[in-house]
Amino acid sequence: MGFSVKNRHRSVKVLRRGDLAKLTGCNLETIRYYENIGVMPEPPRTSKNYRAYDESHVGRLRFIMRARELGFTLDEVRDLLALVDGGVQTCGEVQGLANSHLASVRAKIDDLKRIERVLSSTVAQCTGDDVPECPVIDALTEVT
Amino acid sequence: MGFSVKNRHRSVKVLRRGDLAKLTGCNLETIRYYENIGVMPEPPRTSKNYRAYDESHVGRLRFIMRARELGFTLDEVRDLLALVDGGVQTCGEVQGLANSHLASVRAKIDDLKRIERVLSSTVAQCTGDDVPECPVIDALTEVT
DNA sequence: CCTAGGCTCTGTAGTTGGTACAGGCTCAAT
DNA sequence: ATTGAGCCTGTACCAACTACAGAGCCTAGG
Repeated sequence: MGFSVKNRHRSVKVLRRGDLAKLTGCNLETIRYYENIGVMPEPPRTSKNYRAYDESHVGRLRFIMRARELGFTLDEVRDLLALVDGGVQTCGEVQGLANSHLASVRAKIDDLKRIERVLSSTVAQCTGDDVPECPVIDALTEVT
Repeated sequence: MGFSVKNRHRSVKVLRRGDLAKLTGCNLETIRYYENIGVMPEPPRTSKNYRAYDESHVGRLRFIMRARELGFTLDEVRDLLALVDGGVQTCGEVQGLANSHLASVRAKIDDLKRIERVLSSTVAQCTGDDVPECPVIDALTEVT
């Protein structure tokens, strides 16, 4: 994985895009996408125009992927990264972002639970028979 | 709202797209979109090429909107409508669709709950102070 | 009668978060 | 020398809408 490039006196391990993808489990194309939208930095290029990543990029991509797993939007990820990169990030600022995201996660859960309640109570009334009368259709057709 | 068109011997109330939008609360453009993707039927046109809806379209659009509110995808809506339109729909068939949708709603709830747990327990460790150490950032940066 | 504004029509582009090609280079191994 | 893998770019596609431009039509007010 990766290849070495002579850099004056030492040999530096360089990661190509495919290496980064394998190391992180991220889709190959997604890496380029993240670069395009500015959440991954533009890496240096080799003489043949290949992206040359290093360990710092692995860390950055893992950060992004973890935040995405926690449901942060890419906009929110950008905000988090800006705080981290700014070097002036405070726990309070990050807490603010995380809390507002938490609120939206909770709102989504509530929405889905409401849907689940309606749907499960309606389906529970189904006979499941080969008859055309169906409580689910009735609920959707209802003239309220 | 609407306008009348002389139709041989009686006058028929015709709804324009804007009327349908107001009656159902659906966005104007969404109606055209639903027509394009085939969940709303192509309505008859007036001589001036305006869409001419009637009460049946109001019912159809409300059905779609209710199904969407219950989180059915438009593909699932299409299936439901095909069953209803087919006239041979049985309660069992509809129940099948609703149940599989219910399963995916429950899966989404579980996902979000997991996210909520991780996020809230992490945020709970924040001091909220003006210090750079932050449990949220640590969790995202963690070298596992 | 004329004009302004409001409605409608069409096609097309933007949104979010990616994914997947096509067509062309480069590189290592056979 | 050639094959295959990997990389490069731009672009198109997915859901489910939303929005806008540019044109046509219709009605009410002056």
